[in-house]
Amino acid sequence: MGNTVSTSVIRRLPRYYRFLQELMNNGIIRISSRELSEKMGFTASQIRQDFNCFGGFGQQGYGYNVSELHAEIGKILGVDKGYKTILIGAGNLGRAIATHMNFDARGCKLIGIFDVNPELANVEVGNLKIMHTDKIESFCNENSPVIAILCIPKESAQEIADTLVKHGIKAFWNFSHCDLKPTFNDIIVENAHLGDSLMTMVYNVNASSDN
Amino acid sequence: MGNTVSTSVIRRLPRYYRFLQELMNNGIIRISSRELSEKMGFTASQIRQDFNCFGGFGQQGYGYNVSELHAEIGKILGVDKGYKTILIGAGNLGRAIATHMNFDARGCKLIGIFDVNPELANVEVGNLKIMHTDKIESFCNENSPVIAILCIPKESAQEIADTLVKHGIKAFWNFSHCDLKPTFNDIIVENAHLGDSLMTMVYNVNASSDN
DNA sequence: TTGTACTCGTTAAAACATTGACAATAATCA
DNA sequence: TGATTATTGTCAATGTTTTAACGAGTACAA
Repeated sequence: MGNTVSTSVIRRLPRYYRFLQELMNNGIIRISSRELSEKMGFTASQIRQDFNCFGGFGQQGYGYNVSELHAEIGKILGVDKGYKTILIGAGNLGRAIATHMNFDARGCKLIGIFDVNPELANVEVGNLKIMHTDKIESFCNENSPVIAILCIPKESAQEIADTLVKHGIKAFWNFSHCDLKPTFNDIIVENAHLGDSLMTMVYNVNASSDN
Repeated sequence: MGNTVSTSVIRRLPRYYRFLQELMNNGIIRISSRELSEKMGFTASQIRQDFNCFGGFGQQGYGYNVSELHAEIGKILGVDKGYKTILIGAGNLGRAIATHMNFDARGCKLIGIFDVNPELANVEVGNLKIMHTDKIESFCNENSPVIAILCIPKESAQEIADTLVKHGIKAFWNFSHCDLKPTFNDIIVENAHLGDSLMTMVYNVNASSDN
């Protein structure tokens, strides 16, 4: 470690993790970089180089032990960290995220859901009751969440983010259609700009049709 | 055109589009690459080079006309194409996507929603009624959708994708936690792997805390 | 036990992406 | 009108990522 690993590599790790899980489920014990490359569509060279950023998990003439590699990548990703997480905005998307993600398996623990609409207060989502946004600050003071998921309109996103940073939030998973400008620059922002993703796809459809 | 533009550039276009929209809403008429770079956090050089992939939209000593540039990028992205789109899987996530995305403004037109659960048949989502997945094939034959959004469990994703390709679907927006292997390789797949995104963020939180 | 086939980790090369520099040109102001 | 300032488009340099090549070590079969 010590040496920082490039973003491109990091973004591939969850994908490796997924494929290795799949292999484990199918009872496969060992795999070579070449076999994995065929399954995943990367080059074998890239796979070896990626894994090697974190140390030599493989063995010449053998390949990689699937479950060992899976465990190692899980450890690197921090899937057992259980970071306390809150979700702001319990509209359609917020509720979907709250119920659809397997937070526990991904290093998070969802401990609070908030919405500005008073009518939603006490409505259950998963096994949590929605709280009014008024309660965010006191909740943070008591429970010290680390991650916040923003599923709110872009108009209010920046303001709420600033408040949350003041109360100790270290990272945002941002579904709002805007780019946050964190006041302090050690804050982590992971954008899930679904609109951008959709538009990229439309571009590609369009580009493929006019040759 | 003609010359293919790199993926990195394409993925930035929706972001430019968003920022330019914002500027328009604020009544700003012109902007230089330097000003835009300060707002967006790219370098001015990159912005000029990006725009220039598609032709010279700017003018020396002046900069870019905001609404003209916005329109040009919109045209490049194909926001007016209205590609017929269907959504498979009307669970929490599917319903959120159906109602939360502004498809019309992004080059898509949502014309059908399907779910395997018969109890959901005829339930309204947005202004569409959920149909049973049995009806997908006949619906495709009648309406010729181009894009399919997959919000279904990974177990059934590949099978449904294959069926859809046979019925003329050209592109997938894939929310299933798996990587599709399209039988034909001119099919476009845009993955929205939310789980991967979350795990990347957790990695970063973890990495930032152990210095 | 020996030889062959396999596969890793690593180094070097190639491809790709970003940034910096600057000539050319337009806008602006005296 | 002419001088000054601003800003683009583009080319070259730099930096980053991916791919290829290969020595060294392991597994496995004869």
